[in-house]
Amino acid sequence: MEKLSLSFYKRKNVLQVARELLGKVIVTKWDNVVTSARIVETEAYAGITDKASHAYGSRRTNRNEIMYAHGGVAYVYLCYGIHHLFNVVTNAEEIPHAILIRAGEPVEGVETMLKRTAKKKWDHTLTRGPGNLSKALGIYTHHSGLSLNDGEHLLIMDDGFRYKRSEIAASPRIGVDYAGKDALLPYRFYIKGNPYVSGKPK
DNA sequence: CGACCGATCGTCT
DNA sequence: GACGATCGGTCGA
Repeated sequence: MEKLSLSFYKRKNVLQVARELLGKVIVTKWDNVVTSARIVETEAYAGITDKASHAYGSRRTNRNEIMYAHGGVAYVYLCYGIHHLFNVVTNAEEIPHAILIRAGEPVEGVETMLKRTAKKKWDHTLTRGPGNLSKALGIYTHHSGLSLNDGEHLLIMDDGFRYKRSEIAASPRIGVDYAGKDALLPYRFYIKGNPYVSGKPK
């Protein structure tokens, strides 16, 4: 069980990093309360040429400024006024690549997750979808900019677990119809048949 | 099932 | 002033 190195995040191929994040474990520790989840669904956002990305056309605003940091920090933003979506920034400084973590399966702290999400029972909706996952892990927009490599509050760990290549599938990204042709790119990666994966099963 | 809708607010035009 | 990288509920077939 070791945290991912900075060099893991700083690599240039955001698609490869998005694939490799599958099976890794996000750990949060707020006020000494630990929750964690194994990643089963990710989406890559490939910077200034990707119409679906917040950084398309080199767009640079207060909200997305952190995307231009070096790989290995968190980019969290508010979606629909309700959901706090957690992204991992990748690549070098000034290259705004990011990976949206869309779903995980709970590993540790299910009781805490149930409390945070106000759910009564542990089922696959607990950490299914980016909004639910962030809520269960207690990740909010004010955590944007946190390093995933320093400190102990927000980490991604490698515990040696590996999904087989045959268990991983790719598809177009969800909810990015506005991106025209780029909406069709197979930049979403997920574990086939995993009940925590969002979207319609196929 | 699928289609639709309301919630809710920071961000950008 | 319009609109989301969403979610969960409702309604009708």
